[in-house]
Amino acid sequence: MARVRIKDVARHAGVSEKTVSNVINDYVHVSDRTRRVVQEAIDHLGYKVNLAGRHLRKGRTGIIALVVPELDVPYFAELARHVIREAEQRSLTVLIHQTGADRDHELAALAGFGSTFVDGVILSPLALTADDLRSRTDAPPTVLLGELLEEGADHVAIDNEKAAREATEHLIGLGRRTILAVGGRDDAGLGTAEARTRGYRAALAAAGLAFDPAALLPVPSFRMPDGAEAVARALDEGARPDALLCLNDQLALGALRTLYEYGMRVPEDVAVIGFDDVEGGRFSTPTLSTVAPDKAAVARIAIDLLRHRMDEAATPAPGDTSPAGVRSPQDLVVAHRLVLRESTEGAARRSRDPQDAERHANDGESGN
Amino acid sequence: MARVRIKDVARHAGVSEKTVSNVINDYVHVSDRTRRVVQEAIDHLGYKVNLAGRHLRKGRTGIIALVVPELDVPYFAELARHVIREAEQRSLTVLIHQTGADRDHELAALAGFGSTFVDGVILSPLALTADDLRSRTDAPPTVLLGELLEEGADHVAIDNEKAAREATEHLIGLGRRTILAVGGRDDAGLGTAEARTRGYRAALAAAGLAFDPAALLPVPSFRMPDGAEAVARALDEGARPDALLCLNDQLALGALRTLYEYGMRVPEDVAVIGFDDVEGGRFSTPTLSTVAPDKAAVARIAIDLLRHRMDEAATPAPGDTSPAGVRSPQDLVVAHRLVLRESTEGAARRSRDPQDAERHANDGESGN
DNA sequence: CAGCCAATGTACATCGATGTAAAAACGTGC
DNA sequence: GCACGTTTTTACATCGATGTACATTGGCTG
Repeated sequence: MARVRIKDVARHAGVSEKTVSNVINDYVHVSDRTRRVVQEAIDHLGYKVNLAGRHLRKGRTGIIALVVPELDVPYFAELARHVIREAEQRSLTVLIHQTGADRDHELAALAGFGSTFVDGVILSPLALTADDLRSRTDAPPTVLLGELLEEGADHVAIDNEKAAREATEHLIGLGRRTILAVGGRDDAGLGTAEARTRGYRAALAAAGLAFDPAALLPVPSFRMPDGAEAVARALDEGARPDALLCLNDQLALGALRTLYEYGMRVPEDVAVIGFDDVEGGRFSTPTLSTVAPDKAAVARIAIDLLRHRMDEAATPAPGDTSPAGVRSPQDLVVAHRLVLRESTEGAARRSRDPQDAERHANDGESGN
Repeated sequence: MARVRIKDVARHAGVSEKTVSNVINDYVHVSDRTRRVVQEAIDHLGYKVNLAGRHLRKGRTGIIALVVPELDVPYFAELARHVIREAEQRSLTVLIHQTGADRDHELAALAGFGSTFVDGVILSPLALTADDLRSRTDAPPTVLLGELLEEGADHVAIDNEKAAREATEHLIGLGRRTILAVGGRDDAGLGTAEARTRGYRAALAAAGLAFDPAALLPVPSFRMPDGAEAVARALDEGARPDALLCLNDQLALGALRTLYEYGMRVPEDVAVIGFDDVEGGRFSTPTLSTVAPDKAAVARIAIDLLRHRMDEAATPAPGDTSPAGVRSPQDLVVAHRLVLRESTEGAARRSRDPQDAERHANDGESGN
């Protein structure tokens, strides 16, 4: 039961502790015979590396933190899956933290959890301010996702403004004229919602459509209930939209439900489009058109950026205090594409896929 | 930039390293004046505890692992949220790991990730066998969720057999007679699916309905696409069910989509019920009846069980080798309840909620 | 076979925090 | 003012793995 240490393995194999360490770490200059003997001792005794010792010595843990507002928001869960996968390929372990959109939690994450056991942080901030970010000191290497708070940190996201503009133009192209932005908000500021709102307004302006501030439906959070409630409230107040630009798929799925309850057909009466391309939108009724970010790319790039910073941090700059060799903050844009499904295209377009068409013909037949 | 150590703080404050340590750890016998001086030095230098050192000395990390098959399965994401919350209240940090239902990954998790940096593991196994579990040696304290693989480990779950039986009885109570079990499988074995299948069969038997092996629709995984495909295949092969017992909500949501595409009305033609009560089922069209486990309770109990084991492990039993004082494996059952929504009850029942009723009347009017 | 280089292996110090044991400081009662 | 019991503080060893610097071995050249 007593824990097996390198010392025990060394004794058992009749070699020094360092040699055991060399075997474990795949050091080149170890003869095959020695390696074999040591390996047998390791297997025999059931030795496992003690991370505490290694960490203390190496100053690295191999653990990075992924910090998201809520794990049960599918977008973040799907993103987490990709991040974990990418990290694993680089022998990094991912510690997931959820902040509940709480500023204190996010600050703690920025500071490396008040201690020193994550080598880096991938943070999807919601409540942080640019000042928070700027005033952080000796924080671990950090990559921001989604919101670009300020220029001081590496950042990965899609071009939210352009994406929102394209989505809105798609709705306009369908002949829609009264388009509500669910989750939209005052477009000053650097957040994702603000950027998407800007794109929405840009598309309206380009099409010569008037912008009505009341068309922005603010929401407390980006989840289904909020989307459902916001749209219900707007309809109750007399709004008669012919399209909804929902700033994420959860809001859109909630909105679909409300439209159904109000007896409004999608997309005939109201076209709906979202952001994120979560799985739920591929199986909803109707299926949901959406802006699909390349999540795998977001994950991959975030990890790469982080690794670069981690390497920088590990190599004490030759000039010491001089910031030479430190790369300036990167701001990378990931591709997105419009995925058009029933909630804007209707059932007709689905005939592209023969199987779907067949099913749908069937559906049309008996679809009350 | 150089890291601040206790030594630096001690020098700055003019005391010994141990005194600084005492201050940090709220040791009682430190004079107020000393404490103040040390605290000032800490603040001044921006000292942060180095977990590596502490971990090495104390042998504990304060980190527990939550190991799930897939994070982007909403049930696990929602569960993770609760676990993280509960753990936080006990000053534990949660490391989430996803196994992709891969046996090797699950084994690695059981072994504490081949190293020693998690104090405990909460594992939701899918691919492990009882043998795997039995043969583990010096693994960290472990609590199993969902599947009871064998008696050797602590375990938390709902009474899956009973829950499935109740859900099936509900369907039978609606007058349904041809009930397919989506995700159902041969009911030998200890897995969740097996237990639910047993409950399904028990309910059929109790109602005097014949069991048709073809009514079990196996699925490769418990996700929406699998539910959609399994049901489509069954329908294509001529099955004409009047109800579906889906072994989780994801399968059910996928099934809803297929039924829609085949023009079958829910619940008029086919009633559908799932398990898990995920958010998506509260906003689907129709909304989804489901077996709702008390997820918060699962999380709370799992953490409590784990903490107990961790404490046991920390206190070297007085008798040393004797297993005295070690609690026998716990097998706890968490409450569940049937949540009935449109997919079995139809719209009528929803009239309990006036607002919903109104909306639905409206809906009936123009619902194509 | 001396001499040299490269390959291999070892002893020891070190990373940072904390437990142990004991010394120093302090206070109290006589 | 002294002995004694607390409280407060300190020096030092220790947790486990690994980097450094050096010792040893073996092979090969001339």
